Amino acid sequence: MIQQLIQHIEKFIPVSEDLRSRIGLISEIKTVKKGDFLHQPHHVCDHTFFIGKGLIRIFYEKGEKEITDNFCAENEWITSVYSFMKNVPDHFYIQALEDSELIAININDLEQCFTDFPEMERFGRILISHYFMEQSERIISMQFHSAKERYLFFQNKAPNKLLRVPLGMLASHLGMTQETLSRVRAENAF
Amino acid sequence: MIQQLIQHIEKFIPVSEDLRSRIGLISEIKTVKKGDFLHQPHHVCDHTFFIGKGLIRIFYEKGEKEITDNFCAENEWITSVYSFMKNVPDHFYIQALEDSELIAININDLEQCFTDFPEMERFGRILISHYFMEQSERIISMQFHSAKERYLFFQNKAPNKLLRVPLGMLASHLGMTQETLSRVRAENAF
DNA sequence: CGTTAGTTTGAGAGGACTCAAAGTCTGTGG
DNA sequence: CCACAGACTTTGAGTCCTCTCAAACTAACG
Repeated sequence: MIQQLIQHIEKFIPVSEDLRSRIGLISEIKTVKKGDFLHQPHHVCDHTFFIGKGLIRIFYEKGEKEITDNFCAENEWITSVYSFMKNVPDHFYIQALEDSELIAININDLEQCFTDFPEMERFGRILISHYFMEQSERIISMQFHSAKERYLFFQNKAPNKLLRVPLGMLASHLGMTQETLSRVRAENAF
Repeated sequence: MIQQLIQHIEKFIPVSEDLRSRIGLISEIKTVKKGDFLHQPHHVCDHTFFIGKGLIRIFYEKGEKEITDNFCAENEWITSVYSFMKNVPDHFYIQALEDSELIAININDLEQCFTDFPEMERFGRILISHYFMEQSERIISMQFHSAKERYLFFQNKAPNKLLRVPLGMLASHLGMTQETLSRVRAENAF
């Protein structure tokens, strides 16, 4: 799976032998089962996870309800960014929705890697910029768009996740109730 | 104003003499009047702007309406990120809401600076991470929150901008109509 | 001081919510 | 391999928040 990670990184920067071996050194392979947690509230999230296989979500609790902030699948990264960057506890959960295979990288190891390999710092910058742009799109999709439009946006943006995530979680991600999403799907079925 | 920019950067990384002079070299001081545009649709946004003084917004058109994506004031950065990063035209406008003083930095100059000064690349990474986290908060504030709650979030997050931006623009930023925002303010006045 | 942009107020309509209940799927144990 | 429990999804009815459309009011600028 390290090879998969290297290939992913090589889409953005060239990876020297030295860097490759460093990445191998700080990568910790992790296998989790459906339902397992990678991070829980009141802890510092000191790892970032590269998903080799499977599906992960990050969510938080609002009152009685769980709100799914995001879903991440193969070749994507997930972490609780604020906690990870600021080294403080937070209120998110990170949970596997399928049996998954991950690479976990510790924040300190990563920062040392950034320091020793400026090209890796560049990769970090480009990657976070990428996620920033994705978020911008998502914000636009949320403004002045109906439940149906938001669903179609997700369908278009992440067709590979559409049928893998439970309806209730998707609904909360899209900012609507399960009932509303169910009705949207029903009327859209033809 | 360069000094102000350097101080801003020094909050994140140490700035050597060399880097300082490079920043001076690639900084272009720009004065704009209320209403002036810094970027328009169908152009590539090849500059990022550091705001020394004033207030800027970025917006797009949806049908007949203008939707303000964001407001930026003193010591903040604004650019059309997607266009800037990908070197493609986009559909955003960047416009001054007050007479403003800016520092414009060209994308190519910035990238060269990143290459020559890895600590500057680090600054770029940290800065974009910062904006990423801000966006995350904003997304959460948009999910399952009423018009009033979204207004209070903005009030709390950006009290310095609250009274400087026209009501209609703020309303669109918050994802509600002007009428709704006006009513929220009316009922909140006590 | 008139013109225009910006804001407030009012009335009615509609989308999405809540609460409630029925129906369907999934997985575990017998 | 079947049956049942629990989780998940669908459907229904009624309500409310925010929207739209319209018009009056206010502030800003030349």
